[in-house]
Amino acid sequence: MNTQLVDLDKKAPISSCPNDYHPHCSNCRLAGICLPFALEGKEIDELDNIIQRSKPLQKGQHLYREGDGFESVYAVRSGTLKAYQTTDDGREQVTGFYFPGEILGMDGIAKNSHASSARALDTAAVCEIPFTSLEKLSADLPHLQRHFFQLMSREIADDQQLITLLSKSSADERVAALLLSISSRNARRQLSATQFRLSMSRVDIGNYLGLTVETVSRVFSRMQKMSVLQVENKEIEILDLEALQKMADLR
Amino acid sequence: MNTQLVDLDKKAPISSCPNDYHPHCSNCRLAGICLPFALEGKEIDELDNIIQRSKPLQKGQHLYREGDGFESVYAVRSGTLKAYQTTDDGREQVTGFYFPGEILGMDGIAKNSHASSARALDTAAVCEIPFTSLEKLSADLPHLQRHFFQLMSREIADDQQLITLLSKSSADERVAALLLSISSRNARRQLSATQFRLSMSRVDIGNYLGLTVETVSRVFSRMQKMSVLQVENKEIEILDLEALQKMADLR
DNA sequence: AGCGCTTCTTGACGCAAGTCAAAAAGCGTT
DNA sequence: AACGCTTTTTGACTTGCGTCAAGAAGCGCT
Repeated sequence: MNTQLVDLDKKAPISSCPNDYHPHCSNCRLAGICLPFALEGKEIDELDNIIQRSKPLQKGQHLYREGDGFESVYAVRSGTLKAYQTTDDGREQVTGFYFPGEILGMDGIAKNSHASSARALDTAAVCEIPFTSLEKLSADLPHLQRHFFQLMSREIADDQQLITLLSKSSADERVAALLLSISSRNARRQLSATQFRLSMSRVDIGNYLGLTVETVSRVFSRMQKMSVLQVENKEIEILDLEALQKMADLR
Repeated sequence: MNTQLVDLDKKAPISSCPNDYHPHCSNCRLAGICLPFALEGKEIDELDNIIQRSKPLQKGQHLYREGDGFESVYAVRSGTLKAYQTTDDGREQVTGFYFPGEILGMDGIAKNSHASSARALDTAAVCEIPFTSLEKLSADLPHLQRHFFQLMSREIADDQQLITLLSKSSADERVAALLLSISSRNARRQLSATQFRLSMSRVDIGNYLGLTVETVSRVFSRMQKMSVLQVENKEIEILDLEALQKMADLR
């Protein structure tokens, strides 16, 4: 298990979360989209009490591994993580990317052990939320229970979107859909919807979308040639959002 | 909305559930795998109180449609249902098949409207579980809350399995995996793991697995020729379970 | 600045699964 | 049992993406 720098909690301010001089859910700029959403005053304090913040991860480091005992779910505070499974012939399937304000680890509840592994794509900070505490608190705070049900439901709906994508779409459509997903998740956090840095490699993208690296690369080149995108290494600029939406053709 | 024969509840016995002379969760033979799992005596009564059983569906009939307001989740009592989404160019993506004892509709919680449609593949009976009641009851019954979290988590984990399947596997592997999934879900209900009738069409199977009908048909033929399966229309017999597992090659 | 390693791009070629087409089998209806 | 409709099967052909290969670019390390 990962415990490297204990007691960052409540002492050192986390630089990547500039407003959290004294980290607390109530002054985290992600509160509006993260777990505290729909809670107020005293309730947020109660939630904050069960949250542990001692988990800064280096790039490549694991938050948990498939098969690990399930104890907590995690909220991303900064950075990006990917979740993936390994098939027994050694191939890897990326099942999701997680950005700040998003929750991961919920797939471990069913069997009380993690169904996937999660690793940091860059330096990442997470809030650990012990699940038994969350359960207890949920029983007392109807809004929290409701919101957590909603978060799990969203994960299901997102996975189903991906299923449709993998099942029905061409390489172009898949890449377009991923870019649009990242774009809208950025917008949710008040970041640019048209200009961003991909924290994941082409390999990860291909893996997530069920494509090879080569195909992903070719799609990027093609979209660049059509001036839909400006690709410069990991920096992406969406030049023609409408065209991209048309390509992705999502409901 | 579907309300055709009101008040079957507590009066007419449902023939497909022979032990339910007086339908009640405590004497339903599916109790061990369905929602009541992990509840006892009085708790089961409380759950039973919120459940509505007035929903027998004809083949082809919808339980709910994408975009419908979300009010309840449903437990399958008999028959089979499929969940699917429609892309805006009119194509359909089957996202899951649901057998007796399984819960569907949980993808509607997030947005308070159903993210997919559900229709019966044969005559099917379901128990309707109003979600607000379930939420309230969950706050009082820790075991119920826990179990419902687990059910949602299982749905996530299952979807991720499907994602891996769609992303990495050949047509043979996909079909093998589906057959094994059906097989083990049958076993869970004390039915034969090697002999069963497919309630879904080849089109639905292909749709679910991201394949065309033709490919599905060819795979069945091929597996029959290899004497892994005995296929007679919708009746399937698994002749060589090990070979099938090897083909599916799931973790 | 130079080295080694990893990631990314581009091209040539092959194959698994899609498409098109047509026949056969199943099934409900009268 | 004859009809029409849907589902399933099988064959021939096409194609998008995977595979293989080689070079280019990026990046951390000394």
